[in-house]
Amino acid sequence: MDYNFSELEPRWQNWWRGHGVYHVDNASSKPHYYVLDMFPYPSGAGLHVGHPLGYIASDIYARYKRLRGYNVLHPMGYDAYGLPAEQYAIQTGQHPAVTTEKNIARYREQLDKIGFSFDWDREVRTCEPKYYKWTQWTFLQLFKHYYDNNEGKALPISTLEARFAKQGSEGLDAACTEVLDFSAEEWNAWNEAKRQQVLMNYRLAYLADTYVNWCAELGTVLANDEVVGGLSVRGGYPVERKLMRQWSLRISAYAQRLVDGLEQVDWTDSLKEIQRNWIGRSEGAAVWFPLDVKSNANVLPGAQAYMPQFDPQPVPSFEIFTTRPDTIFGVTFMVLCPEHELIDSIATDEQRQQVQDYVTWAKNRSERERQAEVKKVSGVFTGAYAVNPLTEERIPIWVSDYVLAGYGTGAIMAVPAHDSRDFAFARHFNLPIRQVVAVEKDAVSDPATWSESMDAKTGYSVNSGFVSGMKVKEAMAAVIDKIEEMGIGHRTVNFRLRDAIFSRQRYWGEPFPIYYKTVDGQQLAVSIPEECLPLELPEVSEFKPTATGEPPLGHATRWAWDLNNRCVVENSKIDNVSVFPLELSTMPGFAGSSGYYFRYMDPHNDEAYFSKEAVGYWQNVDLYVGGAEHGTGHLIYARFWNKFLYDIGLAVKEEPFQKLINQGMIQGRSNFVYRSKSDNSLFISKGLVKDMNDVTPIHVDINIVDNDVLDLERFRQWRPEFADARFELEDGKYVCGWEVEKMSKSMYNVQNPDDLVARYGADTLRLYEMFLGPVEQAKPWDTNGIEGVHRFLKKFWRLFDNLSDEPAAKEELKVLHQTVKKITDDVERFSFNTCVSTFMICANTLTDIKCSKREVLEPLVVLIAPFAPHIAEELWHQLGHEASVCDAQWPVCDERYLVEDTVKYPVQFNGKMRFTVDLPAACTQDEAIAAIKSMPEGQKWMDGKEPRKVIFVPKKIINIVL
RNA sequence: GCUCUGGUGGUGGAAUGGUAGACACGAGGGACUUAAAAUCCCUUGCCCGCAAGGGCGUGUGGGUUCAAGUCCCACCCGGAGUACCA
Repeated sequence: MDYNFSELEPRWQNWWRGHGVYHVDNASSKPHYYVLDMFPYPSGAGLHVGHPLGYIASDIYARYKRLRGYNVLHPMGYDAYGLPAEQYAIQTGQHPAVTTEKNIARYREQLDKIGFSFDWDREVRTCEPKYYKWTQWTFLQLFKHYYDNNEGKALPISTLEARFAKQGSEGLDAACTEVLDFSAEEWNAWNEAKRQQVLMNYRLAYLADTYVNWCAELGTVLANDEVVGGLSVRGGYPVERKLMRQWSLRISAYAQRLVDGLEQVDWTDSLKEIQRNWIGRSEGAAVWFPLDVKSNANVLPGAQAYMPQFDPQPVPSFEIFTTRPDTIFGVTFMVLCPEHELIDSIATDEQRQQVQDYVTWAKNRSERERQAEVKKVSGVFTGAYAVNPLTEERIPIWVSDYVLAGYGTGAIMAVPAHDSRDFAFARHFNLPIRQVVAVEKDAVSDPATWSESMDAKTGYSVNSGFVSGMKVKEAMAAVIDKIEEMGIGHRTVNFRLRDAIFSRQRYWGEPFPIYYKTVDGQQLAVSIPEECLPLELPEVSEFKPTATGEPPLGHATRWAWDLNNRCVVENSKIDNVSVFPLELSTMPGFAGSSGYYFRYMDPHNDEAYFSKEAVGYWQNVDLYVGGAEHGTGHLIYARFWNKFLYDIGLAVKEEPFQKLINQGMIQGRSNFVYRSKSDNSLFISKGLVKDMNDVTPIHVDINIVDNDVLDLERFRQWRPEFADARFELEDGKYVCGWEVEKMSKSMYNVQNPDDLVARYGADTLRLYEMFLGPVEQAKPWDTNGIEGVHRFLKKFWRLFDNLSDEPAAKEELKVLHQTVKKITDDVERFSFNTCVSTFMICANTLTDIKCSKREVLEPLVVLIAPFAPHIAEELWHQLGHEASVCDAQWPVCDERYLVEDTVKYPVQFNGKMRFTVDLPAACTQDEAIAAIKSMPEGQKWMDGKEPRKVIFVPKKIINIVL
């Protein structure tokens, strides 16, 4: 009987479905294992062969773990909210829900054909109310908590209120937008509006005026990881900085824990590094620089607030952050960012106009312009001076946009000799440069002769007062000690990680469970009761922003909260007494995807996000498979989300994803035809093209090319303009050129898995995707090799033709057990490509020795089941089993069968391999040397000499040094 | 620029300090067949040689080692991330 994959694959898929083979229970006496694939966004284009790569790898591992006796959770669902469906809605009027539903159906159809072991009973979709109820719920918890730095965790806002009523802000160390200082009396005297405003300063989900990445084309703000090089990741539209009132998540409160947590997880170093860079922890010092009062007479009165510590003799001053406190003796100017609040008050009359012009110019510059012109130095002198607190020198204060408002304090001490940016600035404006660090204590040179600054954190301090002669590290510590002693600064840590902007001016996302109440002339954000969740997304007439520039939810006519009836009502009922307007923004894409792995544990729970029992059993994700492109987005947000849920007692593990494997990107392999430039209908086969300048390479659909040979007929039919194509052939064939490029429609190199499943079957596709190379490595997709894998399956199938129940010979069992050992080892280290090779070697050997013994073949069926589940299930049943092969037992390698009587030793002379010799396994070094000496080849290479040294590694190698 | 990766036949890749190129694809030759498909067998890193045999070979140059694709140092090239983060 032939291997009829197109018949047996759908048959077993149905059987699995009918028998609930992939249904997973939370209660089990078995050990648990959670395998997760990154949440897919169901795009309209469907799956191409790159998408299932990770799913196949995780499926193999999940099935393997199951065979080893684990209860394996392996779910799948959809990150269904997102921009593409909404953009499509704006263009066509088609409701995003409809598009999304259609795309999901297509995805599911494609996934089903590949034979994954997903438990579809646990499917979640972020756009479904029963799912986003818990996204909204988590948002409310964030809204109702603050981060206490002393406790190192999130605490309820009510704790904070109680504290304020009792002792004000005294002794509070909490993550906040702005450090506030008030007493209990003040707090108790404030009205509700003021108190709420203060509380907002501490909430983990908070509303604030922040500079955001505004994308006019998309009509929404974007998070930092959604912008690359000043352009939106989705669509590539320009992004500008804009001050807007937005919801943000105080992820920065968790920055240190996000760095620390990386130590506990089993991720690749490169991914951990991406996260560390993104979080950007740097140690240094915060130092207050007093203003030179004499030269800044106009700032005196109001400026005291900048330096409360200087009481009782207030000196106006401003705070800077530096990672190089040791270089403080080399400061020759100060720089403020254009947004700095001090600028207005310190600019002198002579400089005022210039400064204002510069600030205006800088603020209006788009983010893209600014980034594109990084090398271009710009700035202006304020006319004001600061005083170096250690040298009491007068230092000019400049404004420049190379200092960023969002990092540190938006002000720096410039040390041009030891910072490349300060160096460029100093050179451009002719400011002095002073060397304060040298490689050796006396290696001082004139900075005027330098071509670049000396940024290295090594060497010795020079020209630096009391730290001169110290090593850089010592000098850093000494300067900080001094500054702390003087009370003008302190050791501190800064993070690059910014709070995540959480509002999107879009329709297709989770609504915020927030309404706005006007109290004492102020709009206060108030949460709707948790029991009223989910707050469902309303219908709108249009998906575009409103005429007044409000987000699409502004079109909703029924989008107001009725406080008394606890429900959504018509906007016309808004009276600001008991009916209030609801928030018009929606949540971003990462809202729904940050905690989805929890929901899979308990997907139908309406009482809780997930039950204590469920999370107690599954704990966290043991293995997470997905792309490294989520390193700065999803993987940070999810870790933050998880840590917060841990703090409030829901999650039981601090880190959500214990082990993570990045699947490499599958690149496309494009094919080209070469059209003659002199004859527009003539196409020249690749080998006949003499000069590439005479021809135009044209992308040709890889589906009409086989092994780089063009199907001429299908090419003529492909597009009307090629109908009359003529060809110059080599050996009667048209050979195409090829190149590795991104897989994309426009390059006609997209390979869709359905075609391959139809042609070769799902098992072949699964094996081939693995055979291509290491999972984590990027590689081009090339269908050319798929035949070999398909041939292997046919060969494997044929082994069962003359199945025999006779006991297997020792040699046959050896083949089996070698295979068991190698496959087990390789699966454990996720080396699936070598597994496929091992199966091939095994099938080749068994075919050669004509082995068709049940004793050998039956365990092989189990071994291959994770890789090629359909053929395995079929053969398993042919072998007489009634239950699924999924619940078989993983074979165990019996080392007894692997014991060799003789070993083929490679013999090296001076480290060069010359010949091999068969020796008994128990052979000693002396016996081996004697044997070699007795061989003609041995004598030839010994050349009459005695070995000076012999390295004898039992069962490995013999090396004779002459 | 910085950080992380990777560099092995015509191609994808294998080799956890111990015979470099497993396993496949492709290519060439052959068997079976009226023919095709399917299947099977042989050859296939490069150079010298009829052969036996030998030399050279894992981006480049050094080093450690009895032994290096693998470890160390420097450099070159490709890919990814990030980008005025003080």
